[in-house]
Amino acid sequence: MPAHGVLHGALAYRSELPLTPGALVRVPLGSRELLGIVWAQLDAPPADLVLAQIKTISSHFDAIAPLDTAWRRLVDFAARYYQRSIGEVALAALPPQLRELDMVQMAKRLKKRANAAAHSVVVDTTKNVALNDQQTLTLAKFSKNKLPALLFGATGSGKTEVYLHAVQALLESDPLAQVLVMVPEINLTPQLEARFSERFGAASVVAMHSGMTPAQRLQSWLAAHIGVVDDGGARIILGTRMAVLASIPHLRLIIVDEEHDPSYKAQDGARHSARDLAVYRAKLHTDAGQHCRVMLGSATPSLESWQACEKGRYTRLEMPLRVGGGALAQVRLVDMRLQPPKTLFAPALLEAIGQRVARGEQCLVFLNRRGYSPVLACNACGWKSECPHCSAYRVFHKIDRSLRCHHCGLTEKVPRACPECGNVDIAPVGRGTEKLEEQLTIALAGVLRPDGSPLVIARMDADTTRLKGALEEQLAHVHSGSVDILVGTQMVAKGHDFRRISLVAAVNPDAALFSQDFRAPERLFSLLMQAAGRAGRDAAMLGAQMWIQTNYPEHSLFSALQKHDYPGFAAGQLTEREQAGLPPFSFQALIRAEARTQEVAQSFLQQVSEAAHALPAFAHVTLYPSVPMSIQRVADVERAQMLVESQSRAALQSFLSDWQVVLRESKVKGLIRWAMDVDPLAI
DNA sequence: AGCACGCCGACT
DNA sequence: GTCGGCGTGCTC
Repeated sequence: MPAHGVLHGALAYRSELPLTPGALVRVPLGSRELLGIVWAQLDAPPADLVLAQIKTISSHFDAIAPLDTAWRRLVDFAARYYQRSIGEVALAALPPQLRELDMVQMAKRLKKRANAAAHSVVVDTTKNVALNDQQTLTLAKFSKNKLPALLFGATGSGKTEVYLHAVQALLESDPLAQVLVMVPEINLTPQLEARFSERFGAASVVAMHSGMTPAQRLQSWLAAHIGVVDDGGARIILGTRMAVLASIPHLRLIIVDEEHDPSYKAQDGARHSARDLAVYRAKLHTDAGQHCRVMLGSATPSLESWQACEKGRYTRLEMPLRVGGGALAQVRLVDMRLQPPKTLFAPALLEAIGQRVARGEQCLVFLNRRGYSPVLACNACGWKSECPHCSAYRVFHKIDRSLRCHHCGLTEKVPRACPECGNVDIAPVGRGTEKLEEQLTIALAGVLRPDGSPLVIARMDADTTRLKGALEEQLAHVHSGSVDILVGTQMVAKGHDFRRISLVAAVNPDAALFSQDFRAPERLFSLLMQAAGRAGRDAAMLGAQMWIQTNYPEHSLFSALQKHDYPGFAAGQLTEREQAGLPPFSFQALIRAEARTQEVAQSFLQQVSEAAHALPAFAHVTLYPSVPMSIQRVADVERAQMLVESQSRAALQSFLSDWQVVLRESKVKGLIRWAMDVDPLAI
């Protein structure tokens, strides 16, 4: 199996010596030589090949242990399930440097790992943090059961400490055991790595995420693959979704933190769900005789995982109480229909924010839109700041007076006058984080902190955290207390533990209530719940509040949120999904096509859709008509998509694997590319 | 993915 | 005449 994207099956090579499946080799392919993985041993050459056509393996990386059966089966499964080639999945799972290094260079890297082991410091793992009753009960329940576990724990209930203890119990009971801990975002790895390193020693822990240098990634991969700390291996592998495909031979526990987070679903290449693969991987290792558990944690689980608990496929572990007994934030709804049109902040909210700041507390304000305003428009002729390459408006960024397309990145200076009619009266329409920051600065100009100094407002979004280290720096500012009000996009709502925040405000979350995307309410509930969890984490701080400005205060999503009632919300959503035949009550896949013109993209989908009628499993699937994607054109590429749905996962799988062949063979002139997305998150 | 092969426009 | 544009096709 050469590490190669588009080749579909494995290729046959000869070898002088017998090689174990999973062994890493270098093989000639065409005019090049590249990395390969021995996939199976054949007794005879494949029937369609003449003996003379079969080339010989160039070399064998015998210093690296073969990839084990569970790993190969995982890759095999992921390739089949997500309809990609085994080569592509395997390739994505290996560190890029592994492909480039020869035997000599590899020997150097391995030596480096061995040295790392020699210099590792033995850490006292006995310094233990006491668990409360809720956490102790949760761990007891977890160890009693063998099913995948969903840890349904409120924000601040101490889920991380449960993870740490589960890991500790395992590492102590099995001297070889390895653990995989996944988080949705790179940003969340440093703080988690720090906690695990502190508890288990830095030598036991490696991180894996796309922000690492190629050399670091190779070292982490080797450490996970080696496993035994004394040999330079690592027992705890901590990372983002890519880590689910790492080689971890003695894997006994997988933890997926914030399991509901959409970042676990890859949006390119083999579009796998790292959460779903984690569950499958645990089963594979268990089937291979090495008992492996999986724990999914969230305060607002995905409806898929919640449903799995309801059906008894997962066990549910509940931790409703916060550590230290702190109360969850009180949710206050502001009816924006009672405010003058275009009100950014209701006066009551401004006043509440002012009071908090005056008391020395911090506030968090978020809006899901960066920039100053989403559109710039001409009041005379109706011109709008459309992107010339995308079907979207360019966003006005006041800070550098630019118009930026958030889809293709095109950035231009704001024109002095309307490009259409020359009118100088062009104005921003709508609001973004920049505008919030500006408005707050004006509205709260008179507010002072307890020490009499003026208040400080900071903005945190993709624009302010783009530079390396900028995010860490900004977080440090907030933690140090030098920032009173933090304004940002939803990134401020995620994971970061701000101790002194007592008020969180969602400025305008209404769009998600009536979105075309059936998962939008689930995501909004999760976001608001998570944001509310940012407030009042310090148990000593009383009266934590979450403010929501909305035109629909009577909406059931908000009433569930006020009661912190995720189970109630989930039950309602699941009923709706069941009635509408949507996931998790059905299974979906999406075919996306890209071309220079919408007609070409659509005609490709039309063509393969007609060809689909002849496939055996066609009777068990519903094929929807092709439609332009919601943002139809990005960077001058027209996009269209088509949805396939089935009541049966097996039927959908069988249909897709047959259809895949049709898609590959179908030639439509002008088509740039197509892709299949199994279990898509956004439609 | 690369890298060859192959079939049409502007250059020494 | 040919250098090179990138569409198409192949790799055991």
